[in-house]
Amino acid sequence: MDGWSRLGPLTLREGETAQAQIYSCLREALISGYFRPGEEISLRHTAKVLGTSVTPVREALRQLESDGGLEVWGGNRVLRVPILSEAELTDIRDIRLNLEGFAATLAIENVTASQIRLIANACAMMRRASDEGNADRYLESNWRFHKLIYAAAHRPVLMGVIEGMWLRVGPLIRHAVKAPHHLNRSMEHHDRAEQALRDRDGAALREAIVQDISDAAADLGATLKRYEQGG
Amino acid sequence: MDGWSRLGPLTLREGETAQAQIYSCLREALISGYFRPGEEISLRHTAKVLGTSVTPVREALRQLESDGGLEVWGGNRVLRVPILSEAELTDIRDIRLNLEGFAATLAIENVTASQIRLIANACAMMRRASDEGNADRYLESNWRFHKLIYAAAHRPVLMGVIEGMWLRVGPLIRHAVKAPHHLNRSMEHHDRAEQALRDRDGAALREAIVQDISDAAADLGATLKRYEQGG
DNA sequence: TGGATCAAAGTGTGATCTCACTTCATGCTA
DNA sequence: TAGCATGAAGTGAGATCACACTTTGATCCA
Repeated sequence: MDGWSRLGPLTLREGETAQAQIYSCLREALISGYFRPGEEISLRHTAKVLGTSVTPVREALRQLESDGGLEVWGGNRVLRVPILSEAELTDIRDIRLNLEGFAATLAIENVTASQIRLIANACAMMRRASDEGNADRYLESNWRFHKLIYAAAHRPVLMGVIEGMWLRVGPLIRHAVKAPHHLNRSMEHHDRAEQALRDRDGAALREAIVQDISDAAADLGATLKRYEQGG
Repeated sequence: MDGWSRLGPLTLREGETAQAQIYSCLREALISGYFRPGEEISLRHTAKVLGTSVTPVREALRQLESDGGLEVWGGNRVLRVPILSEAELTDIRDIRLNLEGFAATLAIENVTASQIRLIANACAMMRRASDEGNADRYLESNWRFHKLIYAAAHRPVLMGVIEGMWLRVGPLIRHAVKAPHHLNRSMEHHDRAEQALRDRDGAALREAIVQDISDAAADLGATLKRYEQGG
């Protein structure tokens, strides 16, 4: 199963350009890990699946390339989902540690009770998905959980940069959750984060986020090694 | 004088797409502050000035929009150089404090003697430009000075994110350097940064960078206020 | 003089076409 | 059989065109 099978023809909403819809559609798919690292993305193929011409697809893909969500590959300049190197992975990890930790600190100062409820809901859904072993739902609610916390910081630019980092690691995460005990350890961090939010304890929230990112990065690194050996 | 007068027809280097050259050309122009905040960028006009068709220009501009270097404006969806809000400015400032401070810390661990020489050269050129009141040369060497330091961290992704932040504040900086004593205070920070590099003192380098960013952000905020009042 | 109207010019968007290039599989030759 | 040539299919890049829309400015009327 490749990423395309989850994508249908685009029903173009008016008042929004086709290019923008294609962009956000593919971006979300990448963050959610619908595409494997190394998977090739062809202009004409994408246009056919989405039911548009090649022009808006090109612009959307170019944007994703600019974001680091895609990379040009062989001499044919074909676009593919990047296969991260170990160095890039620690590069991204450290950026995430800085920015998501900072966002967590800001979030504590601004988060409302209703936002905490929404975050708790996402955490509960994540736990259910973890118990059921439903990777799709787990990844989706994991992303929502983190996104809701950072959104409470009210920093649009910061949020954009953080999303950009998730865009890069998204294709790997789907494989990393298969690592032994990944889900259990991850859920511990999430539970502690949720508790820190209730306690309005900024330092504790930051620490939980930092631990979550660090552990996930370790599993991602192991996943990467398997990939390099042709997994 | 608008940004176009500094741009000539593009002499297309082969082996590189027109789109990529237009992108990096305009990106550099934005970082260097050649375009004023609010200045409109038209597809056909840009294509005419650069001597290409509209297609590669569109992709380049779309990429810049994605980076936050341009924004869609009125109902006509025309692109223009963003006019930052005060909130966005502090948003960007705090990201810079986190990431550029972190990059400075990493740089100390890796920087070589020859790199320090290059950085010192940039600093010297900056001082000369400051004395002469040559804004163009000052901005150019300021950007090179910082870029050389961060490059020593050997973190490509981090470098890309930092560049993205400079891209957003670039159009403002040219106006901010006119603030009273901006150049003097800024050069003090740069001198301290250079000394910290020689001493291999990571904490001192980070502190100098942080102070530089904080002071610059204050002047940028004041510049912004003048702008909002129709300066 | 003030306001509405209408046409011209300018804008981005998207589809289509050509071109140069790469890739890959087939078949031929040595 | 091994290696090479060849051609078809697929790739992205860029130019051009038609379209819908907004902006602008001149003109005309009240």
